[in-house]
Amino acid sequence: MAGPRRHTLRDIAATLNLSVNTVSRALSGKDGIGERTRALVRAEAERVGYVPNSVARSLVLGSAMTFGLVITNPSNPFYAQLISSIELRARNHGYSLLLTVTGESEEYETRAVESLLRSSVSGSIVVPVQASSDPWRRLGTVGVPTVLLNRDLPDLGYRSVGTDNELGGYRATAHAISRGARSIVVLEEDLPITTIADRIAGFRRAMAEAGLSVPRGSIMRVPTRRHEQAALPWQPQQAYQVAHRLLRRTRLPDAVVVGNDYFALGLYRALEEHGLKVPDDMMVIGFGDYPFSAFLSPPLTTVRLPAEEVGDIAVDLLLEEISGGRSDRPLKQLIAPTLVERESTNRTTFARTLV
Amino acid sequence: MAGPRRHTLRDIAATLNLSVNTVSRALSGKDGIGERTRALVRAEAERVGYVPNSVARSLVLGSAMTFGLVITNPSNPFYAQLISSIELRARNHGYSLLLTVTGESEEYETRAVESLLRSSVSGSIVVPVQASSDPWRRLGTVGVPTVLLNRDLPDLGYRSVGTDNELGGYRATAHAISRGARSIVVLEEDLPITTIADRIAGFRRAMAEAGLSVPRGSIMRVPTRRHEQAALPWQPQQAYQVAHRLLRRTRLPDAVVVGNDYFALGLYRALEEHGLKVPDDMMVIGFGDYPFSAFLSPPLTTVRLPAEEVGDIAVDLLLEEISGGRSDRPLKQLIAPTLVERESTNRTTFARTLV
DNA sequence: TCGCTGAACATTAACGTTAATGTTCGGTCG
DNA sequence: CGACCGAACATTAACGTTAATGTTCAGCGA
Repeated sequence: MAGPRRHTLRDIAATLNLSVNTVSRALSGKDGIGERTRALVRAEAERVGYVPNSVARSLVLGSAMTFGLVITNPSNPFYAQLISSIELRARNHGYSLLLTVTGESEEYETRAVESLLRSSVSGSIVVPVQASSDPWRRLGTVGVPTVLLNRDLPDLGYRSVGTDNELGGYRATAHAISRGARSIVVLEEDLPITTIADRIAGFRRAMAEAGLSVPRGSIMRVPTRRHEQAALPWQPQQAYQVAHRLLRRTRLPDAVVVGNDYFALGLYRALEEHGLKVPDDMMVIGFGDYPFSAFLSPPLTTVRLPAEEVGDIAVDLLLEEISGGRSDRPLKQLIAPTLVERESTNRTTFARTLV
Repeated sequence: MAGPRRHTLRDIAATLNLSVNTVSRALSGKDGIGERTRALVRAEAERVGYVPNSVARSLVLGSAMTFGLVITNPSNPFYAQLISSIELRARNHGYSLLLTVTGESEEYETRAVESLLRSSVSGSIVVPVQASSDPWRRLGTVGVPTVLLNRDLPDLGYRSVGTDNELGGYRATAHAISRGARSIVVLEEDLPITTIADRIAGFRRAMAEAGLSVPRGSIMRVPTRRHEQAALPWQPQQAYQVAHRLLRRTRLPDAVVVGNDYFALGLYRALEEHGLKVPDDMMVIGFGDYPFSAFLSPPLTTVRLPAEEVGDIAVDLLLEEISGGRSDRPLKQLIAPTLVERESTNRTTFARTLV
């Protein structure tokens, strides 16, 4: 497949007896070029199939017209959607996307920063692993505009977009309460990220407002796997095991609020094996509204994150940061998630909880 | 966030009173540099936080150490896994990943080729939209090594990796037959790609071998959406509607083989609404073994595609093509998918079909 | 002691593009 | 009619790196 050498501006200039600069200006539509010459150049470029070398272009312009996108795990449907929407909008603005997958690994994250710096990306959109903000501080030091996605690192002062997880946790919990739940358990991943802490805070606020207590054991943690296994369906599996521990309790909660819809899958399975029905024996509220969630049996009530909106805003924030223009838009944006009510909280009998 | 100018080799050379070339050689570990000087250079580079500019490096070396990855839809769990595994292996070989999402659009595909050429990628891994092979022919003409992923374009003669879809279709169908199915319907997307044609061919082969007829209406098509909607859960929804058409028939099939596990979701829902049980009233065989499939009710029997293996092979093929070395490995590789037997084909009664 | 050798560095060129500055020359205006 | 202007092009420099080629000079053998 080793083809012929690529044609350059110099080749075209040589065959037309013009200077390289004239050819460059002719093709890029700058003025100071005669119409006749411009047409000639364009025709010749077309004829030889000239493609500008954007590496050389990047070098002289100092910008690679490339965004670095650092994502933890594309197999998370939310991130998959983010990738799509960010890629689309970035491309519409003339930027390419350099993708890095960290798999929640701090080591890969550190390497990703190095790689972004080397590549002279024009900016980067990043889901930090978030154990430490140090790796990302370097980007700011060297002047690479950076937008934090879905997880913030407040001490860096970077722009960020994300979901209002506190509100999401609140709405999920409040909804369960409105449907008659009095004792509620939360199933969350055991990552040290604000995302999860915020959701739990929202849960506690809703419980407090309803005057409900949050006894020990109300927050259950699902172990995380990292690196290579990131793509495997470990999340439902792990949640399934944790759910079994929950279901062995003597007093079962009226509802379980889970950290993502994969957990709901594992929970559904465990409940089925215990002969328990959703929602009558236990209500389930998911998080994420994954593509399958509306089609589960019963369809899952869940908190929807507007991935497309978040992705678009991420790109817009980055473009603003690059252009240096201040905007009326706040530096930190929290998008309010919406609750999608489906059958998994549509309780018809209140046997145990309400007398 | 506009930081200080990046340090270059020249800066280091100036402060140490050395030539740029010496600094370059010292840092890249080439010989002809005194140990004392090398240590000095390294220390200074460390001190100022020197990061090599890989754009300049790419320009002089003629290679950007970057792979272009062109994917139709990251929200397809199979492609999501491919992205992860390809990114990991590419990075382990020192390559970055330039991601493009086509959303099954020929227009975006054509633009993607242009973008790859501009970026001087070292090679590309591509899931073609596959209406035409023309866009990709250009890559070969200009000498960009290209590996086709999951869908082949045989007339191009490029290396390719993919699933043996014929075998997958065959195994799914043969399995259903072995479980007592005599009349089987196939639900496939209406894309004009060989992937799907191959699966249907496998289906027909299995039916023929069992001496079963394939009456009209045995192959049902699920409409495709493109572009922006690629990320939305349209697949289960569309399959749900097609399934309703199927279930209105007077004579229902014993089993339905679907083109991907999302379709199984829609089918499950339709069946439930019609009061039909899986597998006793109808068996369902999926394709893809998506993360949720083992946790459906009942768990879905499905054909598993080894995404990680396919991704690794894609990178290996590309590396071979780049190094120009012939290998013992065949240019076209078809990985055999495996059938994962679960409850959706575990029929215990054969009420209607077998007397 | 002289010339040769090779280690250690310097200098120059090159990658392909864009930006800044020169040059030419036909036309125009005073 | 000559100076001037500006259109149309050419020339030069620059981006930051690597590769090819020069230069210096200490050490060595004859």
